[in-house]
Amino acid sequence: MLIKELDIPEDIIRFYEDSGIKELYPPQAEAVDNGLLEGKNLLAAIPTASGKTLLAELAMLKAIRNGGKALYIVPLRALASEKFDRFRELAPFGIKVGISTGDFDSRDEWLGANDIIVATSEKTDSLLRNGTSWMEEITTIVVDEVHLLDSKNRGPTLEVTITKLMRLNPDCQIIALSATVGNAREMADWLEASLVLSEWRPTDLHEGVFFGEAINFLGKQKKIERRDKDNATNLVLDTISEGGQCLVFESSRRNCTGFAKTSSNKVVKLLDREILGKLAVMAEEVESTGETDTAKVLANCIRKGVAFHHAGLNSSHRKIVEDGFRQNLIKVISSTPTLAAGLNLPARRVIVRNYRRFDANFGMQPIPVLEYKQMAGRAGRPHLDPYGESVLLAKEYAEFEQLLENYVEADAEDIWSKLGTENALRTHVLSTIVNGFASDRKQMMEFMGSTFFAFQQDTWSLEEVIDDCIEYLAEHEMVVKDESHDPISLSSTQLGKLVSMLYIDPMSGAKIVDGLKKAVNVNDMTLLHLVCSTPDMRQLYMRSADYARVNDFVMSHSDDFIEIPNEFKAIDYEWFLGEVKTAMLLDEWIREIPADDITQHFNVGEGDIHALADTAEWLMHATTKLAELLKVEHSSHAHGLEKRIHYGASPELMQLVSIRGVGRVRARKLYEAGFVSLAELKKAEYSVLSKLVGPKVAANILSNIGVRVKDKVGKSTPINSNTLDTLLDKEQKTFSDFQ
DNA sequence: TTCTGTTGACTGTAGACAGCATGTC
DNA sequence: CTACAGTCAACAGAA
Repeated sequence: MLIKELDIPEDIIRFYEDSGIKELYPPQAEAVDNGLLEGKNLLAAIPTASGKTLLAELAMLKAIRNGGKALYIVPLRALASEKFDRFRELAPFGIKVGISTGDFDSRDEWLGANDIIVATSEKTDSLLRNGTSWMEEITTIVVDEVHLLDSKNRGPTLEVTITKLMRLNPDCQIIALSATVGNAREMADWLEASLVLSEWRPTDLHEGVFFGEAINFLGKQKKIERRDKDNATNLVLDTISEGGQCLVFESSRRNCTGFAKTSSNKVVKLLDREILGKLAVMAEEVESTGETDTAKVLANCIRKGVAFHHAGLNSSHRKIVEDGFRQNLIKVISSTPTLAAGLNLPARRVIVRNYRRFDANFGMQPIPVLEYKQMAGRAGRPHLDPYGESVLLAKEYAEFEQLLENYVEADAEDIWSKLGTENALRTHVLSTIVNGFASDRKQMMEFMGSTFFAFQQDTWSLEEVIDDCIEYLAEHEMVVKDESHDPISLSSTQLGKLVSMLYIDPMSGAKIVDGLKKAVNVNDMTLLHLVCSTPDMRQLYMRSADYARVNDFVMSHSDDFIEIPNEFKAIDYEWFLGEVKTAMLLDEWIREIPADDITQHFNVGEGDIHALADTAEWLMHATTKLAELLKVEHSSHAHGLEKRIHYGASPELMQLVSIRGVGRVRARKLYEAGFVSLAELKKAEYSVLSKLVGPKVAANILSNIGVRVKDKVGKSTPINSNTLDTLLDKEQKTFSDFQ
């Protein structure tokens, strides 16, 4: 099917043809045949890179031309900005695009004034909770990666959000995009959508298992030269010799860095001088952004053409690794599942070095087929690689046969709704009441009766769980139920409304409220621990070496905690210690302990510190608001901590740190040099600042606090005025980007 | 003596969404 | 409460 045959406006056809797209891929054509452009609901269960985005685009453009508005829901922030950037290329058609995620709102006067809005599923839910008016104007909803419905943590939110949207806009077109899964038909039926099911890919994918010196594909073998005792390394070397890149998936961070280290010593021998030179530059960049051990190790690996990638890396390191791989300078990334979904980073060959992963409940477990298929699907860069290969490794013949059968030849599992537990439902039962989707028990059951869970499984068990949730919410004064009515009427309290809007688990809300009421003498640690004790906070794991240290801390700070569980209740106490350990990390963070030290004290990466601080800041914000509502005195204390967690700094730096371009480290330098406030800083000489933080940063800081830099520069140390101009230009640009 | 391989005890285990108001090193 | 892989030290046997 050709683009020009489609029932879409001329200019749009020309746009695609100009960008080299003349013909639709088979699954796309099938979608069109199924009424994609006539507003019909559609579920496309097709591989990544088989043109899902274009499919969604066509439908959105068509709808917008007819006066519609589209919402594009994604599971990850990174994906949201990727799509946002892509859709902004549609600007020539007068299409306005907005983005809304937890850490990034586009500065459009009103998000709803856009034609396409990209948002994460949680953000969408949050927008719904806050009664965003334009939600009712949405005519086309695209749900990317719907198979995430199966995820224990985040599936329920996606499910309820879709249900709410369908309820709100019954005539709305829904386009759901999914990986190939077992029960795609069932999901399509729930969505009242037609189904496009296909394994078609623009680049061939060969899946195989390595055993006995060769990759065994279905029906053929490929011998791999043995240059090292490690098979995965041999596979990597083979790929590079053939001019490809490799993605290696590992089960733990340690293995990740371990493989990068050992394999890099072999890889380096295959690289020429030119590449090594560029890699060295990249390595230096890594080292300049931190003196942590991981930075050094990563830099050393990158010098040899290999990198590792996991959530412990800080964001700049992650970006360097991703970009370096895209530029084909880094030949191998050894990664945890961070790269399995999400980011678009394909490679010639994917090696699944470890198909088992640790689960706290069941020990080492083989990963689901769906997950394997997602990793394998990363193999083969469209239009760049002749084909893609994915390889599992077997140690024995029995294992080899098993892997072939259970992964290569297997079909992905069915998707099962995870909505049916109290933990998953609590927050959604509350928001359903707050938002008026249900004002009595019967309506609640009706609403929940239209979820995928109810579609898929018996509803009687669901009703029981919902009643438990209502009971919990009533007990904690978030919901009032009036049993004199039939059906029992449900309404929300001020507390319930606030908890719903803050987007925290009602259990977190209850814990914080309870803690605030009980707390007697409150200091930083008290509130930090309170926040760390909520289910929304991911606590640190206690390692054997931690017990003594954390326990000592508890003993010497026993007055700081609102409640200390009995030491003989081993499980409770163990949990408590984990919470305290987490609070201790945050405490070091806000006391300006260098990030390098924190990573060592707690055996975490820089990325973990930021992730924890991010969550803590959000929960501390909730604490501030809850304290305000309760009219207890700790609200301003919590507010202060919220800011300190944001910047990771002491109270006396708050003024300096609010200046753009000044973080915890620079603020401390300025403070120690006597510039303790904004007023002091305004009086500062450029030359002095320049010595302190470097010429560029100094100029940047001065311009950011409204001091005319050029005057000051003119008088003191001459600085290349070109540098300064470009600097200021750049500043202007980044600023207007967000206007 | 030095190198290499085996055994057994011990240890540690992936990721990432949300509020609010603007910008780390 | 589960189970595995990687690491390290101690030691035996080969070179």
